[in-house]
Amino acid sequence: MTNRQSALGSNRLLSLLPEQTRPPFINHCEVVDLNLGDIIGNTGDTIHYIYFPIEGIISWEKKIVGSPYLMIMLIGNEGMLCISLMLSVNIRLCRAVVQKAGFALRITASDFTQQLEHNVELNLLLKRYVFVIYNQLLQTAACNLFHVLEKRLACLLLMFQDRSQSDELHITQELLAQMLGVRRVGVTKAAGSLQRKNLISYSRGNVVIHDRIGLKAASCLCYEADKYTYAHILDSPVSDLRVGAASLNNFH
Amino acid sequence: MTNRQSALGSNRLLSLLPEQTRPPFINHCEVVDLNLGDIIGNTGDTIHYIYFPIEGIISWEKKIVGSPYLMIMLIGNEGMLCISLMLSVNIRLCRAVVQKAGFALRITASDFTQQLEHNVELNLLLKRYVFVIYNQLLQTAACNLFHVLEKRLACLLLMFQDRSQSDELHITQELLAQMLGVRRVGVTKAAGSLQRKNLISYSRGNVVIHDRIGLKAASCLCYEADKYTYAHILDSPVSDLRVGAASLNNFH
DNA sequence: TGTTTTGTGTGAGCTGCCGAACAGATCTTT
DNA sequence: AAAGATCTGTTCGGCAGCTCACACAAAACA
Repeated sequence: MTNRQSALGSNRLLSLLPEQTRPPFINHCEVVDLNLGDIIGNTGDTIHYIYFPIEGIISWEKKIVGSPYLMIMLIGNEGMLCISLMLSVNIRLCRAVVQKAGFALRITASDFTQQLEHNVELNLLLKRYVFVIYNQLLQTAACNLFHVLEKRLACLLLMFQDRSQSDELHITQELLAQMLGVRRVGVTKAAGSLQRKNLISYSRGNVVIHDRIGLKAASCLCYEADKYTYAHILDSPVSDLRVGAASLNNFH
Repeated sequence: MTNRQSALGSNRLLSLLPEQTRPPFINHCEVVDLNLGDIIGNTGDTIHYIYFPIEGIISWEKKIVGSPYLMIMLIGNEGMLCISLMLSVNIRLCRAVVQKAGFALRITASDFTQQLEHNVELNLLLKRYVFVIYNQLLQTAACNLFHVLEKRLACLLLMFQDRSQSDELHITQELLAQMLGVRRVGVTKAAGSLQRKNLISYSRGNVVIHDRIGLKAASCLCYEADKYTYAHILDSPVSDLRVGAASLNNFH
């Protein structure tokens, strides 16, 4: 609990708020546990709470007819959940599942909406975040079509690590396969290949990343592209709306 | 020109605005031609104008490193271009290309922003539209991964037809291939299969849709899912923010 | 301790799409 | 009418990922 208290406000997104506007917002939040496997909500559900992870990872999962759930995005302490509310729609876009235990700040939908109206910087910041997510969705849509499994797997592992703050990831091949939308055997093959290159090693649900640089080289550039957009859109001062036009051009 | 004048305001999205708030907005718009092949803008460009197509089709195209452009979405008179501005970011998310000639209403970015502030209904409506687009992106991301070419092609043809208001589509297999992110031969095969089923016929850039019902059956359900979301989120009264929670659940 | 569950590693055959190259048909231009 | 450009159809080898089936090892449970 002391751990939790000290970590309050360590959500990267909220930490980008100007110092004076942060406490008023956080005062409306409470801290909740994220337990592995918890389903925060399903597609179509009404949104009651908005989550800002501090530790742990939540995934978005989209289900389409005739196919299994597919992971679309990983949300860690760099982001937030329930962006629908930023569009004034309180319906969940897709299922949200806790993929790594931890805890998060959460605020009720009505408090959130109220805060958005009063806090211009918060509004602007979170709209930018939605923009970044948008861009990542486009990237993912193309990535899913063009990139081979091994590169996508490397990409996913890097994203998972970023949000884990650890070199050791607790995740089975079965789960990775579900996330990537492929068979488990495919992951076994791809992961075996990465292991033979001494980039990772794993056994029974424990993946250890040995060579992050090498893993980046083995991944598709979608990982870098996503990080780049995040950095260039979100890490610029909130007061400076206009970002250089070249920002998104570097990853053509 | 008389055609253009009479068609003013026939953008489906804008027609959802309450009658009294529509003219003030449209007065800030001008009519521009959309010429086949025109590139409205590239990724990363600053956005100067927002477009509301009346006739014709504009596509979003995402480029990722090492792969050709991929079509992400088709925008006709049911939608708008430059949703970035709804997120207070005036940077283009991706390239926009005119795929079918026509004309559109357009408004300058600054006028648009101003209107958004003053016109609550407009703001709410367009945020909902962004929500719908969001959902379609998720659908597309999964569709690209799971669905075979023939179904995706059928889906694309249906979407193209909806935005063409005609059974005869002017589009080559080469272009369809680019949109779908596959090679031209793949389209030839898939299109040949659809033709043998008497669903379509084509020759030298003219595709004719004979059996729309059959084509739907041959397509992936992504087409229906997208239409469903649009209808249920956008066609409900603007004043009624809350849409039944089941809305998005029917297409699991 | 043995038994069950869970996670990982193989194999063989199949399908869908890729790569590259070429042939035929229709439209446009001269 | 001839030459060129554009669009469509076909072929052959190759590879990534799927389907199905089975083997094995480490952990959990009895």
